[in-house]
Amino acid sequence: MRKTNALKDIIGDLTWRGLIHQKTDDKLGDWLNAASRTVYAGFDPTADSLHVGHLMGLMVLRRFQRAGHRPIALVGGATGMIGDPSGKSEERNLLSVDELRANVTSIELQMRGMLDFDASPTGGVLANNFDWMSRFGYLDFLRDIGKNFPVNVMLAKDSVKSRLERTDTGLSYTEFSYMLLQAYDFVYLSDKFGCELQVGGSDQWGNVTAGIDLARRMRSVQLYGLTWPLLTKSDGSKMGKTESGAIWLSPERTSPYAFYQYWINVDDADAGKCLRFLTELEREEVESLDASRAADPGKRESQKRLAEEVTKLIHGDGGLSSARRATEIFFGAEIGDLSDKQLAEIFADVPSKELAKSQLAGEQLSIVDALVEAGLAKSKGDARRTVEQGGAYVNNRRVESIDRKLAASDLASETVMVLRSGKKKYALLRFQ
RNA sequence: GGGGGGUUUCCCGAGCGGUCAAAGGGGUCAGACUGUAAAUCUGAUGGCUAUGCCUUCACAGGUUCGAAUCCUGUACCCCCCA
Repeated sequence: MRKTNALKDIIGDLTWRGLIHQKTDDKLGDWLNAASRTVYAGFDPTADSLHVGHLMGLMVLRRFQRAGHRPIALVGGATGMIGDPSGKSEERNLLSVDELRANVTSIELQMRGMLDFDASPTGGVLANNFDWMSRFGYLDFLRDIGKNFPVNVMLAKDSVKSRLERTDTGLSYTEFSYMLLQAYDFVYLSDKFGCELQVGGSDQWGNVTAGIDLARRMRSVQLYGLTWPLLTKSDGSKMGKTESGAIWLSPERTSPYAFYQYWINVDDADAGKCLRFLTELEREEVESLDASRAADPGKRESQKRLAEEVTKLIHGDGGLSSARRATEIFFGAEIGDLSDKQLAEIFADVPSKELAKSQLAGEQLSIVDALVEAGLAKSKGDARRTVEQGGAYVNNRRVESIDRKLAASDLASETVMVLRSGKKKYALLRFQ
């Protein structure tokens, strides 16, 4: 246990932020303030990128690190093969070993952006439980680990109980065993790194306490646990999901612009929580934003600050500035005098369609056909309606007539034209 | 086994043999307002080579100048009596 004089009151910080859902010990604050501790959180590698749902865990680890503790980010290469039944309504599809390996590699890369994994006393550790679990024989596991798990206790866990109550899906033996793996992870990390605290979302409580019980039985050591509340929206749905899917941390899956926009559009009712949970703003600033939001919600200072902070953290200054530039263009005036490259960057998420350059000659390409080609209208009738109702735009300038023809002079850059239907539905036409 | 009811455009649901691409609501899309919000208001909502033409009212046939509407058969659903 290292002594550091730079310890900050992490529990106090988490408390005012509302990040403490349950803790195993009321004295956790004193314990953490007494010495630098090692703390771990687990992440399931179900995809090749982390998403907003993982942000909570990463931020909590980051807060611990900044408060003078050592974080371990555990990537569940082994547990990911099984699937955690907690908080899931049905049996999960199993991923292949290759998929998992690839996922773990790219996830680790993303984590490096948020935590320091240097050699300092508080330098984080990246662990993959596949490294130790894959070498465990089934018989050994049953004798050493399984022996310590009373089934009646396991059955009483909420995660298991809720699944057993459902007659339609049930719970496989495989998923039932998940808890044992995660419990052993904690014991292993305690042995190897002196890790004494596991943190996780509130749905992880059962798994966390399972690890604590196991450590007590196997090693007679006292470990601790802490959970944070799940990040949900005021309407009860999950934060970080849109109609088109999850918001990812990788710029390939969710562009910095789309990422930034997601936070800009957060509901007033959710903004305070997001600021507390997902940014490192000081209490004073968060509270002054609360006040601003109450007094003048139209200014949306909270959302702007939130989007700024989170985008900068994930995509860096460069990502933030390109997101801002794209925002200006998307909601700004006429588009023109740009290069293909600039347009490609700004409209990274926007679907595009290639057409022959010869179509621009003469007056042959009508706005109606162009909208259909670009996928902004599902039929010509639909396109015609959009134009007639004033909802069609070329390079952000409204199309006034149904007879509008497109020509080379309408190109916004060398080869690209920007079409828009409605307020923010864009599509590009590339003329090759 | 007997009797009755149903199946309509994305969804719910109204449809008198011609005036039905089919009321109304929801949803969706566009516009106004606005905070890139919510609420509200307005318009649109099968397709097209477009004052007309084509496809659509479970499916297949039939009656009729003319059918979503009538008749026959088929499939599926619901209710009642055995």
